[in-house]
Amino acid sequence: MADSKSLTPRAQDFSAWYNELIMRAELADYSPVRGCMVIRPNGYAIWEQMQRALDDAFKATGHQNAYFPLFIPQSFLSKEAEHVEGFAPELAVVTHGGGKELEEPLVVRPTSETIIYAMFSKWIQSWRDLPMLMNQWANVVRWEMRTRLFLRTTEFLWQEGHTAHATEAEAEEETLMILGLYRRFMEEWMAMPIVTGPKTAAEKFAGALRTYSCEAMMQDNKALQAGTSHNLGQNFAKAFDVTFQTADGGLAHVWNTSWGVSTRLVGGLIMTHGDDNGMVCPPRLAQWQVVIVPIWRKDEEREATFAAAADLQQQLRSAGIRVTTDLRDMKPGAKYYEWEARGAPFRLELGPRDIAAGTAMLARRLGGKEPIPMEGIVARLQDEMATMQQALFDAAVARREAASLRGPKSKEEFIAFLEGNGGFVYAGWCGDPAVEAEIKEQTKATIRCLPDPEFRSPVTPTTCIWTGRPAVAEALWARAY
RNA sequence: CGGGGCGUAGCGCAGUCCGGUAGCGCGUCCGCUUUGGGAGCGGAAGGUCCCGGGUUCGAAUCCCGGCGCCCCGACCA
Repeated sequence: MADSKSLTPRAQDFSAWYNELIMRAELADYSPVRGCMVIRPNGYAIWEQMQRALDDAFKATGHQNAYFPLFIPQSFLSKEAEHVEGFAPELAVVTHGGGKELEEPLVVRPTSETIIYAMFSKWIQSWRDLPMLMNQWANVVRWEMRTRLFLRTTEFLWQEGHTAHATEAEAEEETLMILGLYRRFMEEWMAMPIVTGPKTAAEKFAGALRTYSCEAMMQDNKALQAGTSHNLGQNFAKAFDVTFQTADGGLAHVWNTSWGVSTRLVGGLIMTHGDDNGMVCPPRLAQWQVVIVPIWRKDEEREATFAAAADLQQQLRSAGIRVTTDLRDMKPGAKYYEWEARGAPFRLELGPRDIAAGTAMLARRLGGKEPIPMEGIVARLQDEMATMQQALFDAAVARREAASLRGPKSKEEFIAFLEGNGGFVYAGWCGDPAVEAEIKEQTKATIRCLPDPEFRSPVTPTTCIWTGRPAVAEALWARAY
């Protein structure tokens, strides 16, 4: 750290800034177990807000929560060839239990397709049982070689949705519906703009027919895969014999989907909005949207300001604003710095002068401080929150567009852009996986997705940026987390 | 698994070259004074110097052997 009071500036060392911010805001801490993290109350509160919003959205679209076991028989993983190949290197395997070696090792779930579809095969008999729409909130384990707080840890928290449908079209519709749901959540709650679209074969989920992803750009111009939605086709249905009797008396395999977002989103939130003073949390996800800081000099003032603060808190709380009052015996300035580092959107300072004037001093996390009248303060704060939520989103979109290159004229320009400050490059691709691999090898950039129509460039590229051959799609290239 | 760095108080470090029984800053606790942007003074607590062995009258320091962590590369939400 530059000194004990300020964070390393983003421009100087983005990675150090990120780690220091997490420690300063007390979002998480390193655990005694390599590669694992402890999510501290301040960080977990953000995850809980995310969970609530997403869970409501899943329920509103007909999904139910369930819980499947942490341990999966090792043989289950092997049933889908591509799936096992994709996950084998990062599995944690339990070989002993109760002091004895197990007859069959148990895998600690890296994801739950296998055990869930094994159960689906019991529960689904008829077309009347479809669609089956389920979600679970769980922890998963993937033995990563290199980890980073929130972004990649050996154990992480997520939700995984799993559905079964009668037709391929219904499965595709579900996959895309969830992609849209994720997009709305990321834009409207996280104020984090994303680009959606299908992954290439090389980047898709092991075992999926197609993977669609949400790609966000962080402040260091690197891409973050923020969520994925998979159309699994009938791959798992065939491996786990998930069949149903059709309306016309036939027998068919179901069509599955799976989709997930994880605690990685907290990392995305930090790297989208955080500044050199610390965390910046969008009001809709903030644990405390407003923090009241009472100010006093003498004991009499102390009592008066505490009473006024209690009244104010009650008023805001009953209006549905998440508010807390910082009564600790510290210098007010110290409290300001602390709440700013934690990302609290708004602070209301309340002292004798304010009380006498019938005002409170409003300080915005994004900057600016002014007295506002107590009269109508609820409406004023709600308005301020909406403004901030929108301002964060607009700023993130502007930052992303400023760091995006559409239609590079040449391979050289393409490479130079990626090797400079980086960002998103939109360019034509011939569809050859070998070219994709070669570009990754040379530039460390991967195809994040083939952007959906609304994210594509006004001028459609006709040739591949690398080979000059006819382009099959416009691809979004970037270096990624 | 390769390359580099590091293990000393809760955190950050000095002390190691040249052996003499452990210190600084921040934080923590108590008291008084303070409190509108990171308070001041006084007092106090807190250490298997990563582990094991060896050399020595004596080891944080020297020797041998382990272990762990961080950073950079190969896998990934």
